[in-house]
Amino acid sequence: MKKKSIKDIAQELGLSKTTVSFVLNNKGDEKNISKKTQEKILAYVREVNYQPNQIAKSLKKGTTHTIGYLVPDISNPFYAKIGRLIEDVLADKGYHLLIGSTDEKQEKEDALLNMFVNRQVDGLILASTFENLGMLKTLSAQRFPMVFFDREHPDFIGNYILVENKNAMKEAVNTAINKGAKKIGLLSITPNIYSLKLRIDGYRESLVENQLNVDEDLMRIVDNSRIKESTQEELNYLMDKDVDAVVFTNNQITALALWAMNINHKDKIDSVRFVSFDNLDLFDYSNPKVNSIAQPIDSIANHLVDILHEVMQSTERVSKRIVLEPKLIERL
Amino acid sequence: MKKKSIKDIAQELGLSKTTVSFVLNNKGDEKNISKKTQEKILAYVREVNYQPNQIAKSLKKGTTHTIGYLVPDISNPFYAKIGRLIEDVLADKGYHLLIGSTDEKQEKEDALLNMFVNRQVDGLILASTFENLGMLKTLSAQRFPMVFFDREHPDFIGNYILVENKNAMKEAVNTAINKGAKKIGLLSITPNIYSLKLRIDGYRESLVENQLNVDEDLMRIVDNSRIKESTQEELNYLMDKDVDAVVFTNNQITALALWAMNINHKDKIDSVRFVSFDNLDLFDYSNPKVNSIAQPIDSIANHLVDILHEVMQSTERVSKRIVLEPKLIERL
DNA sequence: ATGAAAGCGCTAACAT
DNA sequence: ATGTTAGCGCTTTCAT
Repeated sequence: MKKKSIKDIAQELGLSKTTVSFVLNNKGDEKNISKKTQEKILAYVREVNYQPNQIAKSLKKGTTHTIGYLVPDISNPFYAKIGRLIEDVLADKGYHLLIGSTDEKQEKEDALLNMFVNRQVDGLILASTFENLGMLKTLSAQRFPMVFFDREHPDFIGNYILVENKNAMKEAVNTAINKGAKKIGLLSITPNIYSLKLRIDGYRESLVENQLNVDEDLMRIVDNSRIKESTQEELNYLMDKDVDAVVFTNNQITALALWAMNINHKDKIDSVRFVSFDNLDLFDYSNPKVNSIAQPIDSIANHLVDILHEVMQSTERVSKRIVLEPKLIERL
Repeated sequence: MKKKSIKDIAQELGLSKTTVSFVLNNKGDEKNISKKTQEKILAYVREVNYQPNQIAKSLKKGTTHTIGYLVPDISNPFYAKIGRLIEDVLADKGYHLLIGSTDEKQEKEDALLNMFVNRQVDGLILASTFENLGMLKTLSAQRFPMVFFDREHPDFIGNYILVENKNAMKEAVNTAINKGAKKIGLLSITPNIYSLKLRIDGYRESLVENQLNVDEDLMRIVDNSRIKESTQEELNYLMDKDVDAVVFTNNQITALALWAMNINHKDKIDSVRFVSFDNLDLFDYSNPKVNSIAQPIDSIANHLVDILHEVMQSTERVSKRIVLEPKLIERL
């Protein structure tokens, strides 16, 4: 038994597709369809459990009620949580999420962007690598509804929901210094992303302000392509240099360092201070404890959807840049 | 400038839609389109960066190259990771994921199932709550391609990728007992799911086999609707009873208990033994350490896609039940 | 109060 | 070697 279409329903009831369509779309009254016809249709539709084909609807109306969610890695807790929050608020509006992970690779990002566009998503929420501005600029020129978060690119004007990076990092490092840290290393993934650069700047500024030596040798960049091993090596390097604190620029690298720490430097777990941009629930019970800069994910998610919604409505060009305040969570 | 359609391309090149369509779908040779025409089309298409409308394609072909991924919570690391793995292998085949989180609520699950079906997804990968067998059975009767994982329902025949629950749990508890645990509590979310029941059975069997007292009072079920507070209360209860080990039936509850432990029972962190079904990376550096039963997520993801693919191909009814072996990770 | 018909962008059987 | 045409399932304008 094939799926029923509006045509089937109409035939079986001896009505026209038009009438059925009107009623199904709650335009029965407006279109002067008699009460009994309306009831007849609704009853029948319920009886046979008719389900409209959204693809056909989408083709006709040019809108899919689908939003693309493009991030480096949907399994990263930060993106997963924001994804979940977005999913919930979008679902209330009848929108759903098509997802895509880029692994920070431009080719993947481009392919996914094309995919999203071809599938006629109504809008895009993205943590872009910003390596191919061309494509993004083209979309932007076509007024394709997009809202960016987590990262920004100075040369790309668009809608951004961001958090304060530099000052938040500076304050977190200040706190560590006030608590006694004197030799502070830094571990970061490749800072090809502007936000990461800002975080590193914050670290630098704190050292300067506190008259600590800014030692480039203590700022270690891990090799993204072999991130686990590289983190381990660089952490070892820092521990050998006897740093009393390590600053991390995102949650992924902090988690890896926690792992490496438990393997190679158990003895120093209680004497070293970890400071991480991005929070993870596990920092509450990790060993060592971590002071973290928590991004306000609920607020980020809400703003993302709000702005996207606004952009999808309005015909004028919108370019908002909203910067939210992260919160330092002190655990040690 | 509106998006170009095949019709535009055809007109601008003085050809028919058919010819253009054939060439775009690599049927140029097969359909005897001359080399020069083919080249002309391809060059032009590249020049204007024509992008086919997948919605139109989908309507015509009845296939969307979209798979629905329905889970309790996409931000749970277990589902997020499997989601990511699936995304990657599906992307290679040109498929993409539409996601939906149910929060274990039947209404949400039903709504999402309808949504997926209306959007004509080609298949479904689901960790169902199995509270509404009716809907699932209807889909199954229509041969809708579905593969289930993480949970199963004895009354529902379908394709399942599962892990061994009972024996894995039994062995994990045995290990704890061998290492000295004598009074072992259990903390679980509401075991309305068959897999959870099996895990609890495993715990029970281990106690029996080891001639330990099976005390129902030490088997605590938390209230899902206020899971954080409830976990805290129940953990407190068990600690007051002086258990020397606690068994958890999934990662979510273990993570919450770790948090509660660090708030309320710091003193006992080194004397209590945690055993968790499901692994989390953070168990490597959590405090207390946790022995965990790690599900083989890569293998689960691969099987899910393989079987789904198989089901989508074949016209016969397939019902495979694949049970994978989890692995006990000992950390203490 | 209801229906006929066109059309969204694409594919493919069937001409020519 | 290329074109004509019908049709996927729906919405909507314009008739009646």
